[in-house]
This record gives sequence, structure tokens and C-alpha cells, in this order.
Amino acid sequence: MERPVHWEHKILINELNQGKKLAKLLQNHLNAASSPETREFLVEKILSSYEKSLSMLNWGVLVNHHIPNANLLEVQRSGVNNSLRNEISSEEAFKKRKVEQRWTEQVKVCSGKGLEGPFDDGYSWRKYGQKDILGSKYPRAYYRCTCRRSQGCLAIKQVQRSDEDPAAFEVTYRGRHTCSHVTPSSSAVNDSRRQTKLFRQRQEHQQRQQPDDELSFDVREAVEVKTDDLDINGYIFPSFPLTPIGNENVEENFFGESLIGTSFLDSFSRPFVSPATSDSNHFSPSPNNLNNFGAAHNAQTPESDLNDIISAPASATNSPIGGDLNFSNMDFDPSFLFENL
DNA sequence: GGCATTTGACCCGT
DNA sequence: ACGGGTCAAATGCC
Repeated sequence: MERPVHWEHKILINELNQGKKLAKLLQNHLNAASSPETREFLVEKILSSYEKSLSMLNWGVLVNHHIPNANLLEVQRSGVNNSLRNEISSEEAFKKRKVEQRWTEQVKVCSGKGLEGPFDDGYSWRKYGQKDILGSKYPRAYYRCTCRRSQGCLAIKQVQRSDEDPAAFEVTYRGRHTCSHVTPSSSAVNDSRRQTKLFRQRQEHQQRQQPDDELSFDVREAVEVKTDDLDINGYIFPSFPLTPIGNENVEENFFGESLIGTSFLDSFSRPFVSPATSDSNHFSPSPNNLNNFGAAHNAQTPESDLNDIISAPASATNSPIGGDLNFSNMDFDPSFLFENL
């Protein structure tokens, strides 16, 4: 009997194979007259590859096999079409709902410069709700990616003014972006339009009310982001484009080379830099903008051959945190590997 | 007309 | 029952 190979297994195997191949390349480069930058780049890639693998294991990716289903969720959350809702198993919908909420990240946004400095996390958000939270002075606003309708992107975020520091806003990201990254042009257009509208609203608002009770605050307007409150409990890795592997045996390919080809390194390595706000004053809410992965990816390595080495297709998967987490300090429990594999 | 926001109502988990 | 999260109609802006 052949054990079913889940896609998470394939990702892990892919990543390990990637590391192996990179190590071999590094071995070749040690003897050749290649530049130190090349070797350093390879080392970085190898380390990141294995760190990703270990991270996946530590975060229990192999245990979970659910993939959020946008359509089902859409129906499940519908408050009108009850007949259609009843056609779907409530139990199934319940499961989908639970897995959808696993990924949570929190960043702290401080509107230090008031309302002038637009903060853009690189995505276009649409507000879909606001709720007074028990025990909190300020209401919580709910945003979802504007690509939800067009591309079924499930990323959402919550913005709430901090009780302790009213000048600070806590932004919680949930879900991951499955949409294509917004283009600078479209983002700029939307921003311009929204900023104009928001500016007018605030002008009217300030004339009528005291400024503190407004939560029409837009996260783009903040200029400082703190990531010390990052909550990565239940972090779920972004989905990656997987090359179909077929029915290869896991054990045969665990350290083989046949699976190399589609890496999800880029999904992690892609720095989260807003196309709309390249201003250095703006900080994208990625807790790891400066981590080694992004740095390695951004490095202007002189060797063009690295393009052939790392030939991962660009993933359309993005997360507000760039899908990048710094796991460098994580411990790896070997028993976990064997228990899950 | 299209899109975003507002807000009361509704749904679901605890 | 309560609170958090979401929906969708109403409204406004471009």
C-alpha cells in the first residue's frame, strides 16, 4: 500500500531537495573561481531552505491538510441565502471556518505623523464592518482585500485603536493573499481617490465630533509600524504553486533530485515592499523585512547564473507580512519529523 | 454605473 | 445569552 502524499509533504520534500541541490552547487563553486558573493548567496539560500523545512515541521504544516475554500466560505457566511446555506453541511462549513482563522498576525501601527503620511501595506483593502469591542474604548474595523471578488483573495485585516496608546493602532492580519499583487498604478489611483475622500470626511468629521472617536482611520495613514506584538500562533504557510509530482514514492525522493524545479523560496523571499509607497518613511508591516531571506533575495548578486539556480516561479501568494517569518531561533525536534513522516 | 463606506441585522462559537 | 465577526442594504462619491 502506498501512503498518500499530501501536498505539504511535497513542499517539504521540494524544499529539502532544493537545499541539497544548492549545497552541491556551492560545492562546485568552492572549487571554481567564483566570487565570494556567489558562495554567500548560496549559503543564504541553503540556510533559508532548511529553515523553511524545519519551520514547516515545527509549525505542524504536515498535520493540517485543509485549504481554505473561498466559495464555500462565501456561502457559509451568507446571512441571506439560508436555503443555499442549508444545502451545505454545517459541519463542513464549520471546519472551513475554523481553518480559515488560523493565520493571525498582529502589528502595531502608530500614527505618529497624524493623517498626512499615507501608510500603505501594499494591498488594497475594503472596509466591510465595524464593531464595538467589549472592554475596548475604540471600535474595531474590519477590512478585506479588494481582490476578494475578482480573485477570491481571503486576506482580511482588523484595525483597532489601542486603549493604552490612542495614537497607536493595532492591525491584525488574518488569512493570506491569494491575489496578484496590486499594481502601482492601480494602487495609486485608488489611494488618490480614497485619500481625497477620507480627507473630506475628516474635515467634516472634525467639525462635528471630537477626533478620538473616529475609526475611519485608514491604516495607510500611519507611518510607523511596530512588530513586537506579532502573534504567529497558528501561522499557516501560504499556499505555493506546486508542480505535480505524480506518484513518486516519498522515501525515494526524500533526498533525490527529481523534485527540484518548483521552489517556494520566492514566496518567502519576496520582500514586502509596497509598490505604492516606496517612500522610505513608510514601513511595510512585514516583521522580517530585514531578515536574511529577503536580504539574500534582494542582494544584487553579480552572478547571473544564480537566476538559473533559483528558478522558482513567482508565486501569486502574498501575505501582509511577506509570508516571511524569522525562524532562525527555532529549535528543531527530530522526533517531530519522524512522527509526522 | 461602479466602487467604497456605513451600519443595523444576522450568524456562529463559547 | 453574549460577544465577535460578517453580511448586505443604504448611501455617498467620482
